[in-house]
Amino acid sequence: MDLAKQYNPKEAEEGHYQRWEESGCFKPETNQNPDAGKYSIVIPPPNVTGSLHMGHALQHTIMDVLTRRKRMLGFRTLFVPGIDHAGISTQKMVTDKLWAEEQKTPLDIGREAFTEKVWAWKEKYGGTILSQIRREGISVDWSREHFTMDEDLSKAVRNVFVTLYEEGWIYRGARIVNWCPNDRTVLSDLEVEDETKKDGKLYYLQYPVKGADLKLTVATTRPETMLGDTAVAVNPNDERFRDLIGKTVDLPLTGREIPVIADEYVDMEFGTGAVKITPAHDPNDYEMGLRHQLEELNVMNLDGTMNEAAGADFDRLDRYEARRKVVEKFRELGLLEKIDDHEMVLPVCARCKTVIETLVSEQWWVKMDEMRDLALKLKRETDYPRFTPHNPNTKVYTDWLENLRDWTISRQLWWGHQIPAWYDESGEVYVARSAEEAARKAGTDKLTQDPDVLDTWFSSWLWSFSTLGWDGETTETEDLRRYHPTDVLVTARDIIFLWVSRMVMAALKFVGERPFDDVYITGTVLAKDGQRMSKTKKNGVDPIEVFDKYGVDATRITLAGSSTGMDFAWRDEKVESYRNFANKIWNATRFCLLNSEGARVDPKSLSDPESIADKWIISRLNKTARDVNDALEKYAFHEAVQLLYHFFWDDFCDWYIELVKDEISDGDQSEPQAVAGGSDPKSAARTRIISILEQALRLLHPFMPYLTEDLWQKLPGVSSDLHNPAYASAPATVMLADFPKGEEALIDERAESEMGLVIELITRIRNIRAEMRIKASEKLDVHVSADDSGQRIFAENEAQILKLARAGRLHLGDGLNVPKASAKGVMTSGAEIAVPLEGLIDFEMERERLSAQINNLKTEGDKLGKQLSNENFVQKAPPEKVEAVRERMSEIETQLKALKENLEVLG
RNA sequence: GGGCAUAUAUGUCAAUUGGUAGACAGCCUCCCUUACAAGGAGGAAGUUGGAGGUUCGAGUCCUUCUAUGCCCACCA
Repeated sequence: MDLAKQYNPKEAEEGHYQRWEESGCFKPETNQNPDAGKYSIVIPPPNVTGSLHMGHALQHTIMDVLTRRKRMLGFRTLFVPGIDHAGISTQKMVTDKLWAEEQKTPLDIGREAFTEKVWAWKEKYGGTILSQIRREGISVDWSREHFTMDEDLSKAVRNVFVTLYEEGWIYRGARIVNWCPNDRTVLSDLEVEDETKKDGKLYYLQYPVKGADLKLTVATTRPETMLGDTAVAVNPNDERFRDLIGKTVDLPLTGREIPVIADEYVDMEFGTGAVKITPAHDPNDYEMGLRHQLEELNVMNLDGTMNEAAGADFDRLDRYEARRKVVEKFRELGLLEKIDDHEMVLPVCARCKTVIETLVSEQWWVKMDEMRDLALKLKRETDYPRFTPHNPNTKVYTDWLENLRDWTISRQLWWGHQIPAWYDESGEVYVARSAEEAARKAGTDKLTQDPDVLDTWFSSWLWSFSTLGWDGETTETEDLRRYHPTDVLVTARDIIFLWVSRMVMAALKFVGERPFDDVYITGTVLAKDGQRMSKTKKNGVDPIEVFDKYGVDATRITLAGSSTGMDFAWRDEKVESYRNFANKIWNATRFCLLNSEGARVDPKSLSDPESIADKWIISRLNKTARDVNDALEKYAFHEAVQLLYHFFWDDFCDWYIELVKDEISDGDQSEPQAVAGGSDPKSAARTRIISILEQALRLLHPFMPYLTEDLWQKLPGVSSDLHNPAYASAPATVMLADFPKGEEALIDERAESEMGLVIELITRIRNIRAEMRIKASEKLDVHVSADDSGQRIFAENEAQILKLARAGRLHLGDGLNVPKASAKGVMTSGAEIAVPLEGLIDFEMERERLSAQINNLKTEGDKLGKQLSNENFVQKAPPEKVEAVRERMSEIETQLKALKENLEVLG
């Protein structure tokens, strides 16, 4: 089999995803073991309007790594995909499109026609993100794909609504709310963001005091709201205004008179110490209005213009127009005291960034008390959910729950789950699961359904169980029983409140169990400049472009390797280096395949090592496997990636392949005999290396699914025999191969330390060669003085040492007998190396080399010497630490002694 | 205004319960050695943001300062 010299990601990705999907590998049913443990994850449903960004790619990679590993370990694994209908975003997108194409508004075409258009849009474009997700290679079960507006999920939503209503947790009421004049809907507190406005103004307006030649000055950032003022408040402890409390002021421009009231809330230090009170348009004023029974005078329309209550001069004027006009009129009346610059923070709509208004409006609410208490109790008693990283997420979650307020769930939109509430002609409300049920309850079918829809999160908070078949009527399904609670939720920090905490509450309330065991919160992928990626800054990195340039596998392992829970800046160089890693894997496989005649993958060959090198690489393999598993169990993705990278590149490629190259290469000596079973030494060695490679591919597979599958399929002798027993009957694929756990019996510390000596010797000789500027073609004579065991080890590996150090001869003994013109080195063990360099040596260079080494060792020795001469250290530190320092100290002394002698010989 | 996080080699980031600071990229030297130049061999580079403290020992724990970032909050 011929492999190209270079790895080509596109070709390596070709076809595999389709094959996996078609052969059913993504479905849990592919697991034939009735006693298998389960592992399940539900994907955080991306918005149907969305397109893939790096945050998705990161989360999806993490989830897929976890899922693929567990699947290979033999768990019955379910990874559920789906998308969210994203009420506001989607409605806006279709509204814009409607205007662009037909110059019509939703109102022009009506609710039914509009929602039809949204569905049509969804069918056409909603698949964009799904196809992008496929490209990522994630092993989700597409046969269980869900959409939050699917009929069964909608049914779940209606049932939850009705249940909460009947239990008294859902109510309808007029309260102060956040209103987006652009989207023309109410927003929950979590959908409002802050935006700092540096050029804000603080206007000082004067209100004449009734029956006195006095003016009371109030400061405001929103002068237009004065049209809705129903009081002025001062602090009761404020001496300046004591006499005014209880008096009234003339509210300019309106002809109304409003009282001066006293309230502790007023900050005496800010502004003038007197505050205009607009209960209908400010949350604090609203509260104060309730305390003092003030009238709530609504002066605004829902589109951000003033209404007739604002007075004829202002009716239908845009709010900012009205602001200018109010200020102008105050100026004309001589009642405008001054305008100060005032940096301020404005609340804006999280979606469209329009400055929101607060106004009093009739909405549906959920009282969260019971569910919050359920969640908090679980947190207190069992520290659930367990967040990774623990800090600060745990505290953020708990603090938020403790201060939880009622949730506004109605939205003035057409796209979403219409609220299952109907009104009769007298305005009486009937909450029901269907129009028929409402009619029965009302005793009439002359009912009108509430036009509003529910907050998008009112469907996504059911996601962990609604996707498994729970719809409120059917509350027990095979999938629920098997896969709920899910194992881990992987998501970004910004939806801990919006989604994570609400999922906990919903699952506890409706299913009576946790929605997931662990929560892994990923860091944020920042742009190259360390800033947040954003469309306006145009500093975003498109995952699809990265896939195209470097391949999906390189991108995935880059993301996993960067995932420590901290935020991290995106660097193309990083992917590039993992692309190079992919190329390394490709070429290592290419090498093995070029020398694979007579060999076939056989895991049993790994329990049958021949040489120290074999024992060593098998030990390294098993240790790596063990540590990778440990790392992934604790969500230490970067650690797992580092382990695999170094095992594959350093241990396997740089050392093992080089060590056994001659043994397995086609050469003049022993041709592999074409006997079955590969019993001749060459075939055995080939079988061994290809089997080690095969194990490595399995370990890498969760991170680099395409490349590993592509190469695995090319190995001789792969079949479903290599699968985890749970998948014995499935078509051969590395994704069902048994994931190596690392066998303790094959971890051989002695082989590792012996091989360590060989590696050190080779490295020292190479070092001498490089520093003495000896040409690569120059064969060296190497003399080594070592103890008996050292001599034995070096003798056993003589061929490899000669080859890798490019030496002609290796002289082993217990002493050195070499000419003065030699370059020398001392190993950690004290073994000495000498390379005679008659005619090649530069004595000055050699002196410098030895002196540098002496200096380094001296510095370290001085440090340790100090430590050892410290009574306190020797007495108080753990004995093994003291012993370790002593050992190192004696190594240093031995080496120093030898190096100094060598230096003296040079004169 | 509160709360939290981060500051480590030129850059991006690691460092298990305190125990001689690591990786990748970049940089320097040499090498197109038939798996791979997207490579190989060797090398240089850090008072771990500043200042104190605890300890035999501090990147790691405590105090404080500085810088940056995130979250929460009603300051008109």
